[in-house]
Amino acid sequence: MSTPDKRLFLLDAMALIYRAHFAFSKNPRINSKGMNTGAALGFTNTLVDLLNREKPTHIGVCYDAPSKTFRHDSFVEYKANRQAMPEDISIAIPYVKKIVEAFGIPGMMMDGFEADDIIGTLSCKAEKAGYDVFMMTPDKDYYQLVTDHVFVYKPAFLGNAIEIIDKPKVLERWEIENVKQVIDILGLQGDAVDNIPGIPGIGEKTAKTLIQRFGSVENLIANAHELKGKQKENVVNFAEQGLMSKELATIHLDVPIDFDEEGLRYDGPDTEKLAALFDELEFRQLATRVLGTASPAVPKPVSNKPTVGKGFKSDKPMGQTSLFEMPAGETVAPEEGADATAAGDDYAPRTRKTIDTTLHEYHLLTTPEQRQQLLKYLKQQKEVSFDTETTSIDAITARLVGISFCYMPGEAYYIPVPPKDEDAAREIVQEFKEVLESPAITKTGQNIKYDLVVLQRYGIDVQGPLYDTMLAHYLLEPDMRHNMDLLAETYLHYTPISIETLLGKGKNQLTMDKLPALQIYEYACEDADITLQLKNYFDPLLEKQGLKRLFNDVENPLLRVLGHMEREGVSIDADALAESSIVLQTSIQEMEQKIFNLAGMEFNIGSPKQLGEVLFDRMGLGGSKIKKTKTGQYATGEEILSKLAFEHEIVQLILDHRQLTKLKSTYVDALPALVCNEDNRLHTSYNQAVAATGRLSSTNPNLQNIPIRTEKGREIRKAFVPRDENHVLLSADYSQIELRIMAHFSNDATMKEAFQKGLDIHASTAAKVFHVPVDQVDSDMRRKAKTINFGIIYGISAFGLAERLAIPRREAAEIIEAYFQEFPAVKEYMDSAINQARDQEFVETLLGRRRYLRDINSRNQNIRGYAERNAINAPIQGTAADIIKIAMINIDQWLREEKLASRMILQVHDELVFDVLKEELPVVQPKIEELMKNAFPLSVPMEVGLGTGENWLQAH
DNA sequence: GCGACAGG
DNA sequence: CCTGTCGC
Repeated sequence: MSTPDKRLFLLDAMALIYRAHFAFSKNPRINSKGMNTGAALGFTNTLVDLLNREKPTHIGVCYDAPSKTFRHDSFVEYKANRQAMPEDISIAIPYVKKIVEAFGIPGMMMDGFEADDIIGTLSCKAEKAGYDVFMMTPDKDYYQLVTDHVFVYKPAFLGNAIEIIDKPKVLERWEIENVKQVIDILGLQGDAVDNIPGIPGIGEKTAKTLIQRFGSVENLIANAHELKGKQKENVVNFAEQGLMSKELATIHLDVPIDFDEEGLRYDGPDTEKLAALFDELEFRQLATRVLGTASPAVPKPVSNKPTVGKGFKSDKPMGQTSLFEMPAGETVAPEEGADATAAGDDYAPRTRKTIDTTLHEYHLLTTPEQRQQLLKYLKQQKEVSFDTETTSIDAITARLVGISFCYMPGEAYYIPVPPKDEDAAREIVQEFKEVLESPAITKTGQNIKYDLVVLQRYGIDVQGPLYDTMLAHYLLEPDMRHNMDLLAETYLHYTPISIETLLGKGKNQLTMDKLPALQIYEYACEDADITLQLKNYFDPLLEKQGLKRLFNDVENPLLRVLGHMEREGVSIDADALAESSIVLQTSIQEMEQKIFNLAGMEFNIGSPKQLGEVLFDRMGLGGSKIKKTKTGQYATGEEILSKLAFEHEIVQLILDHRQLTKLKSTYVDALPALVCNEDNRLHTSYNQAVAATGRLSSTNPNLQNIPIRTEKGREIRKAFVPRDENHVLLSADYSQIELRIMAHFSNDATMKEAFQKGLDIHASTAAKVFHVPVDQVDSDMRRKAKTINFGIIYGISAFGLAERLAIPRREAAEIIEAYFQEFPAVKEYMDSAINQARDQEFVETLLGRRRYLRDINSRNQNIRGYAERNAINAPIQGTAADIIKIAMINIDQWLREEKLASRMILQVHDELVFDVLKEELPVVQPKIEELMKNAFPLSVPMEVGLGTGENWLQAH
């Protein structure tokens, strides 16, 4: 890459001056004016030697800032041990600066940074521009910066020859695998001169062996339990100090300094100036050597033309593959996603890649010109990954801080926006509308629904195909977690910058808008970059496992629909809830008093522990059938207490008390508090990647468990209302969708017939199982049959059914037996599902959504039984989820195409709720029914129940 | 982290 | 069987 005429030398002035000073300290050079010139002479000698020997084309000298640096900010004692600078040195410095200047060499200094940070930053930039960089310094801290093209140039010293330290030498010296581990070693052993504490009892040798073994300070601390004795103690007790020392030893590569190629070009000295200086300092020998007529000691380099040099990679041709290696390329890609994760933890190298060990080009773009330039390239892409940085994890209230884009692994751009000035932010964001709303560009993101919801606030409705890496992994490994840091660790063996590094943690955590863009951009760019790399990793795996269609046609389109639903929200009648709260509070207090009176003492009814003691120890209820939980407490669950209700009236009071406090705390009081103060609506957040079966889940608040079963609970449903008097709520729910799916899968003639004839499925099941005509099925029989039907879907066991029906196990087993007699194909289907699972260790839904059941062949009966029930339940529950997802996508698309004002606002597993403009109802209602019924036709008809009303309860 | 309970 | 939230 580099050519002989691109050799940059960067000198650490202070380190060289100190060294020169001490080199001459044994026999000081005092000039006629009484000045100790040793430091200046030594430094100049070194410089001249360098110019003669290496004939650099580019050279610069870096100085420490006299002011405090960020290192002092983070550690007040930093360099406190260093004795005051010897007077001889402080006198020498201005002379050195003048000499350097006279040589025509730029001197560089930056407020708040030390020379090594400047040198580090410049060497990075220069290397990318194709230079070989030589850092002239005796300081071993610099070893952490060495790469294939960046070297430490160790000046000659006391008979030691010049030494050029390259990467192999660094690795060899400490027997490490990665140059960056130098930081870990320095952090551990500390540095007495700079007063970096390190960890007590650890010197260079121990540091070396520990890092060899654990890879990093962090990992050492995490695995301190593997150590012994005093060492273990020290590592544990001084963990924080160790981490801080590492931080102090880290040379920062983010100094805001440009690599000014032309300025660093060496053009030879100003001989006149130099002669005057040498004269003043009385450097006669040196004067002859450098300026004497005999030999021109300081050569002028051959001139060459600059090639690159703009920070922005504007001249890169499009469509070219990355300049950088894919991080994933270095490790052996596991055969399958399934194995990938398993192998990931066991065989992953101890040292992970990070931003500091991986080549990357992350850019901070702040000017309109830069943004236009980026835009120009983005528009030419077929796919782009992006990520938003915001002020909150709640997408509805979050304010944008910036957006990062990446379209080539290893290269990303960050555009900050003013978070306080929403109009100004919108203007910048609008510049990218064309790209974000382009139907031709695939947008990749990690949990991209979040970004979509945030961007809606800024007038952007992201269009075009979407690719969510979180959802990709959700389909590949539904039982696992899917956060980006974890995915990057597992599949790319890369540790991203943690948000905590940036913002701190706990209640004092900052928000993004508190940080300057300069501190955010690498983090933001890395996210977009990693996301793109994950996409490249997951895509072939999805293909191989036949998940592409589900991914492209269901999950990704759905995310946009969910984003719209979240942003839409739902209206609630807060006044009604506030009134309820007061009513409930009174009832609860009355009950409390009665309970205390009956118990003869006051206690916390909400504490299962205290409650158990009162009921069972003090009052002696329950007799022989007292149960305990696995933690040894008395079990006081609903089921248990219900059985005791007849023994004492206190029990029913307790049950009622529980119900009311639950309703009050979880719904009546919680929901109004979550209403958004901007639009006065309640916004839930749908999680598309937590339920291993493929269902959605809802949080903040959970609107999928609003009460319905009890009278008091239904009051809460009444508080969910249309947005205004021109709207009604429409509820549409699939009737018996899971049983229909069972009928479809099993192809059971009896069951299918019941659905085809539109019979009451529970009554008809009761008639079969209890061998009576349908018209003689009583309510108890129907209730039992209903429980059986649910049991079937859950992968029934006689034990479970007995529990649910509160009947003896024997009786439950007989009922199951009878059921299978009547529905033989269901039994066959269940057996075959389990067999298939045993065979391939996964089951799948109608659309190929997988669930891995790696315990299906366990020898442990309980574990295996659990997996077997999942083998039956997962395909059914998952297929139902698939179907309603398709319906949602189609309905959303239709509403949009028809430009209707009605909105889909909630999903509750088999139910969709709409806020319908009254005049649209005649069009909307039948269409929704049709789209739900026909989302994915099965071999049995699908029924949809519809209802409208002035609140959710009425509509349901 | 658990027990209890709201929903499907 | 699948969830999320509350209070302890």
